Amino acid sequence: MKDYLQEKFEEAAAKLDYLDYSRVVFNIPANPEHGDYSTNIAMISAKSAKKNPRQIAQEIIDSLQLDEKIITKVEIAGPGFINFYFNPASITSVIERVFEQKESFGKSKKYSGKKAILEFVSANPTGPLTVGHGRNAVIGDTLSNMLEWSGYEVDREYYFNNAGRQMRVLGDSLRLRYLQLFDENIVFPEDYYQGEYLIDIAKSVQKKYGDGLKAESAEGKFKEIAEKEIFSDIERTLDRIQIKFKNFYNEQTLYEDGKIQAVLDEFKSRNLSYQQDNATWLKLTEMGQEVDKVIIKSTGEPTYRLPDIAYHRTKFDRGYDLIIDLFGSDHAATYPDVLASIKALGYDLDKIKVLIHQFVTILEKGEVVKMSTRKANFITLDELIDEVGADVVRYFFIMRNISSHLNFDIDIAKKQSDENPVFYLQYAHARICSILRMVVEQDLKISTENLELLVHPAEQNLLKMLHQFEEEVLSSAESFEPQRISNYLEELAAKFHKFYTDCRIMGTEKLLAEARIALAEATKIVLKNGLTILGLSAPEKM
RNA sequence: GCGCCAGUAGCUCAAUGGAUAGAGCAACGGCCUUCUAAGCCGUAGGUUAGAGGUUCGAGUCCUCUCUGGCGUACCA
Repeated sequence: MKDYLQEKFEEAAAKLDYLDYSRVVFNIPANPEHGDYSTNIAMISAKSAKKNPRQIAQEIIDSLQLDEKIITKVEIAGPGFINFYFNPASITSVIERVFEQKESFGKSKKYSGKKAILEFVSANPTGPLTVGHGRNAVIGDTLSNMLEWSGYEVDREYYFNNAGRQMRVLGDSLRLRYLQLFDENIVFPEDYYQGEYLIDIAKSVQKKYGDGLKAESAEGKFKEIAEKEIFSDIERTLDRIQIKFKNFYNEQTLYEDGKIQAVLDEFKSRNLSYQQDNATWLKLTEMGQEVDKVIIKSTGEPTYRLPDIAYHRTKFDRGYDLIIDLFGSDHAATYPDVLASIKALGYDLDKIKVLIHQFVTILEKGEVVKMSTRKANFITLDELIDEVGADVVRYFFIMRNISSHLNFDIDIAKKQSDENPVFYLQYAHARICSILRMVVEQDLKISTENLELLVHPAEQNLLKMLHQFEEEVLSSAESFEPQRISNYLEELAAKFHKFYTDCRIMGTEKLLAEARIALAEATKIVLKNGLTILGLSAPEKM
């Protein structure tokens, strides 16, 4: 529908010099009395054309060569809106397109041939993933799916820091937990990792090595084991919500292959770093930032900033067309330094897009639960999946705008999981499957022969929703807004449920019944495709 | 103090600068002898935190104020 209008306007723009095609936008009026699509281009053009908007609207309409079989009515309304009314019979063509493309319906080739990298989760292996990581994980994976549907080839990447103080403390925490198994009097410092999971790992170490590691240092075996065990736990959790990474990129390799040193050398040769108080500082103030920051501490150990810069540089060097970083607002302060540094090293920042999502606030028994991995008073993503299931977890985390805080009330999630909107979508899919099973029994078939019979308002509204799917997927991907997909699907499901109620199949005249079955089948395909983008299952029975 | 994000119905949230601000939950009232009632229909609920400004037109953009979250390290 929209493509048709765009095509016609492009032709008209060639004839009217003040009509700027790039500014033409169509939207679907909230009020159906204002047509199927409307545009405000006449009002926008009024100033530069120095004409009355309604007069411009009339000139535009006159130069559009519209097919009456497709568009039945065009009107000028209000201050200068142009409203278009589509022929109900022409709208049904979407069903045939859905049947041709099936599970590919909604995919775009707009960005095919382009490569993207999306870095997300990137939690350091110091403990199980928290609910906060869960939001990041689900947003990142869903965005990746959306970009893939837009034509991109997407590499999902997980970066983690495994060299440095934090990991040393982790290794030592495990060492002490291990020693406590032999001597209860060993003191466990308050600022060490308090979580139960380290006690579990300590026990498995004891099982495997007995007391053979009593003299082992924190930096060696213990750090290695802690990292390995915690990581396999993280991967298991991600797997439960259908998330798989292509790469796990670790900080250590940046040291091993000299990338850290290379960046350091380059800062030095470009005169972007200096020594002070026994530390190496980066001249961020010369790169437009507020203050200079330390990249190598007086202890000789780099701060996280340096490997972060070296890591980001690899993303540029690896030749991606689009680089996306996704992280929580607690890291919002770190990326400007990294970007400024990358730019100072001569890279073009146009390719990179940094997305920040706000925090998840956990409410339990009406109280806000403050969480910290160190203090181990967090709710793990695993526990959440146990409580409400993978589909609900995934849906919950993307149904809100990423820049809004997300309130997650554990009690409501448990108690009302049956009323979660995800079931509303899945129920629509299951209902259609049920209809299609019935169709076989009733000796009816799916037919696209008489689609013009679909003129009932409930049928027409559903058809229009199907039309919107492709552009919704594409524009959601382009604006990096996963929640728009869920909003769309809720609306699609609502239109289907209305159709189901108003337009029965059994007991209806055969030709109309078969056209309705075709509409139901097409809706099923679109729902399934949408659920697939969100990483949700599409059950055939509920 | 400074920076980023937010503030919309009782609650959780929608709304590419467009026409009368919409859903779900909660409340109340209807609809199953026919394809899944996890559904549909209806009632009620609003000064879009507040004050200015920009324009044909503002929940949306700009400025200020208030409230909340997150930052503001030689932690990551």
